[in-house]
Amino acid sequence: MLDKSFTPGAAEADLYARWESGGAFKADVSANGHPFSVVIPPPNVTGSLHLGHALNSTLQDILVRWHRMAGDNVLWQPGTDHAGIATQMVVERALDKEGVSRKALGREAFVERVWDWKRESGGQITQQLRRLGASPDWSRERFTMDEGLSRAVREVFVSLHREGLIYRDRRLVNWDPAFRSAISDLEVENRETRGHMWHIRYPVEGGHSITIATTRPETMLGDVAIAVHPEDERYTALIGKFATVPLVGRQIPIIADSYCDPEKGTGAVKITPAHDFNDFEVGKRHDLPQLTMLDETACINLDDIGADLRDVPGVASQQFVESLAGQPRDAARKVIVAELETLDLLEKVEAHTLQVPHAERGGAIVEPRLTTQWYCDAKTLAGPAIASVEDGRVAFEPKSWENTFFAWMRDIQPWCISRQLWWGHRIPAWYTPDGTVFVAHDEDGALEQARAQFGDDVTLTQDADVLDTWFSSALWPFSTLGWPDSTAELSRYYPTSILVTGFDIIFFWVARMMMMGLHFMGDVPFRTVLVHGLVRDERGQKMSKSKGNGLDPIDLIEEYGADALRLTICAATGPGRDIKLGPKRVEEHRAFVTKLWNAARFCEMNNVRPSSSFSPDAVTSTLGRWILEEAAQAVAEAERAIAAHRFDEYASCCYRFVWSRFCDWFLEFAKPVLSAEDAEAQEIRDVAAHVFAVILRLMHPVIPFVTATLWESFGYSDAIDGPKWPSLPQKTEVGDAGAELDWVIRLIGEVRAVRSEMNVPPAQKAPVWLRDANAISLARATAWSEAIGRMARVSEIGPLNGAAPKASAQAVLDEATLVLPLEGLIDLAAERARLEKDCAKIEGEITKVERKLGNADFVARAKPEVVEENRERLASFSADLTRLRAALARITDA
RNA sequence: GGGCGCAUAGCUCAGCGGUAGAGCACUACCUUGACAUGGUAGGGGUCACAGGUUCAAUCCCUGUUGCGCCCA
Repeated sequence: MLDKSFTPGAAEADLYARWESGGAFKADVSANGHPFSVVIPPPNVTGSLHLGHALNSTLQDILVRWHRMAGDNVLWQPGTDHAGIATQMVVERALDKEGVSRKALGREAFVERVWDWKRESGGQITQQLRRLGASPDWSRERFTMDEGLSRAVREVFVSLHREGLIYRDRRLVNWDPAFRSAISDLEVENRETRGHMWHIRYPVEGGHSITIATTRPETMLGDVAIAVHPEDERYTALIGKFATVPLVGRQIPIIADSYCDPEKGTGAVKITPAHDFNDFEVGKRHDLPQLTMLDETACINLDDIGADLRDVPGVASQQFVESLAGQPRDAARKVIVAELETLDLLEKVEAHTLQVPHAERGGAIVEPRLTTQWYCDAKTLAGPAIASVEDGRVAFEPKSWENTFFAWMRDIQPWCISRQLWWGHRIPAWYTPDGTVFVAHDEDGALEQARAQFGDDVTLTQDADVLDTWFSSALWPFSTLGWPDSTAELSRYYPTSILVTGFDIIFFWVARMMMMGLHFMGDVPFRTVLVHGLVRDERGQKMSKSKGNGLDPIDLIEEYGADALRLTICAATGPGRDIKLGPKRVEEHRAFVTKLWNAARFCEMNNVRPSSSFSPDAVTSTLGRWILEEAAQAVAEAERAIAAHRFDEYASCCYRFVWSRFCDWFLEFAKPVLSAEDAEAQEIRDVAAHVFAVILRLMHPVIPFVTATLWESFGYSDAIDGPKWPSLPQKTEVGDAGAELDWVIRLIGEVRAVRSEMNVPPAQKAPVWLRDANAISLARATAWSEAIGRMARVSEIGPLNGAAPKASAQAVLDEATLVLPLEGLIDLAAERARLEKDCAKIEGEITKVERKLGNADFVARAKPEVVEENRERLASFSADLTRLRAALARITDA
């Protein structure tokens, strides 16, 4: 016996444990079936589940469970990535608490600590995904630092290096001075910041001066030129002359470069190639030196500039600049500005809003820094990836994301892949003491190369850096399948079927997987990229820790159940649209789970049981055939919706069928039948059991827990998640079942509406007489009189014999007029008003249709079926109006 | 500055060249034998604005306004 209500907590834990241990999610590479494979976008190993993951995973799980039920050979590949910076941060922070520094511990011991941490607390998110009900093949779980995946990384690095697609280069990178590492352009977040524009006067030879405007006065220590626009007449005379850098005393040229914007600031800018990306380019065009004046922690460093410091009275002081050594950039700025002011070289300071680059992780202000790093030739790799989208081998959904992808890919910059961290894949490059580099799979390989060149006593040191985490993630769709070995998994599951992801990682990840997949596998990594939106709070605000509006999916699961959360997400997911989510939403959808539960209880207490001998094709009852037909339509719609990735439509078609058809009408109609013990009752019980099974299977992909619980409780013979998506019953002679039930439903609706509008107390039953009804209607009324009586509070239904009682309410149903004698219960004036309102409404419709049909152009040029449809509507409205007017006349006569 | 998206009932969203929908909220009534996490009925929309195309525009096109996002 089912409990009074569903308690998700206990059911979820128990079911999930059984699913997992029973191997329900396991992929069988040798099994039959069309392959359907999905790799999870690997979450960060330090992460915990947020609603974005919940959305992403729910969508994948719906697809994956549906394909399993459809009999496909499904692999959902789970795992996590090693998140170089984030993980190193977490462990370093823990070490800090112990008072141990990373440096003191040493590299090897530190990495050991990270592994310890990973074993103990990493991958919390994989447990949380289980709470959500996600069904990947956990037995194949991978981690980007696994031996296998690390081998893939080395293989790719060595190959690309050999092909000249990985190389070392000295250029500006985005440098995180807190982590002392290069970071990706994509990990830089430009934040609008209120700052200042300092106008600084630089003396120019011949007693002139030029005033530049800068937002970063401290970088003047590295100035190597002043640039003006070639057509800026204010400065034409100064071009080619030399200016003196205040404080420093360096003589720098005034150059012309169209990069300068005459409208901005003073139109003259200082050029500091080692500290600004634009200046770097200007410097290259004009062959200027690159002077670094900040160290790896963004403190003043004089190594490059110490030698040419000069004293210039009233302008520059060697001693002053030397006093800055070791000062943090912001402190140095204050001192420098103060000094300029003292020297009267600071012309003015304006408030100015600017974009300041911050590290996405950690939040430090990013410093452009001149270093030697490893780069990947993304431009070359991007070509085939772009082509694969152009020719449709990869499809983005919604399609508009292709533009974003193209825009970025066509302007892709060299990808800096080295990171100055300890946690990650160490770069397989070794150096001789003189700096010659050898790239190989391992040290022996490098040594072999080195010996060939330098002789036997050469010593090698491995590159200290590790690779960008995304470098290994880029290999995920094939490294997880065993590459570089040629495995059965690769040939069966690559390319994967679909990648489900948020748009925020199209650049980070999707693009890179495509580049690597095409290069190493010779084929795209996935056929479809399904891009979903962001989860926002109820008011549409982005969820964030700082705003405190974040919701923890685990809390929602505990309060409402995983099914309720999943259903909420599913119902809210239109194509590519952000979804707004709050506890109220989840509560709404829990109501559906409850409704389903209660329908099950009702079936159970009416002896609805699975029957092995039941065949839907043999059903003869109208009610049975009707609900089977409705079920078939619902299944077909749901299938279409899931196949088209219309999760919202999938949910709404389930809702409609379960709630508005099965519960509201089928079960209600079935009530009297079920209490009997005859053959018809048995058929309806069997139909109910069958249709309920269809419902459970139909919705299993989205609400797996409650459906599986009910499935077991009813004792259906095979497994709910077996390869058996509900098949459509053979299109039998539905006959008039649809029309008949439709008529009964409309009749009940009319009677209910009239009674409600006339304020007839529900307890007061009344007869319904059919005026002008044809034989079919009368037969239907007789056949369904019990249900009509119960559901519409009707005491008796039949043809109208003789004249209707004066005090009657009336309504029109097709050819018939329903007459409800309500002596003493209704106010005739109110009934007249009601009928008049109905008339007016129909007259309005008639006017519109008549106007349309009266338009010669319409009749001549509109599609014939549209014209015909309007003629039919006119006829139908006119007939209804005639009957309504007659009804009105009858009660007005008196 | 460049690009993209959105604007439909009080709210959240479907829809779509011909008849505007759902859920929630609201109002009234109902403890009818699965369910008050429920049932029944009802009110509520110049489909942002202005032009254009068309026999016909909420839908297609152009522009405007407002909101959001991405890139520089």
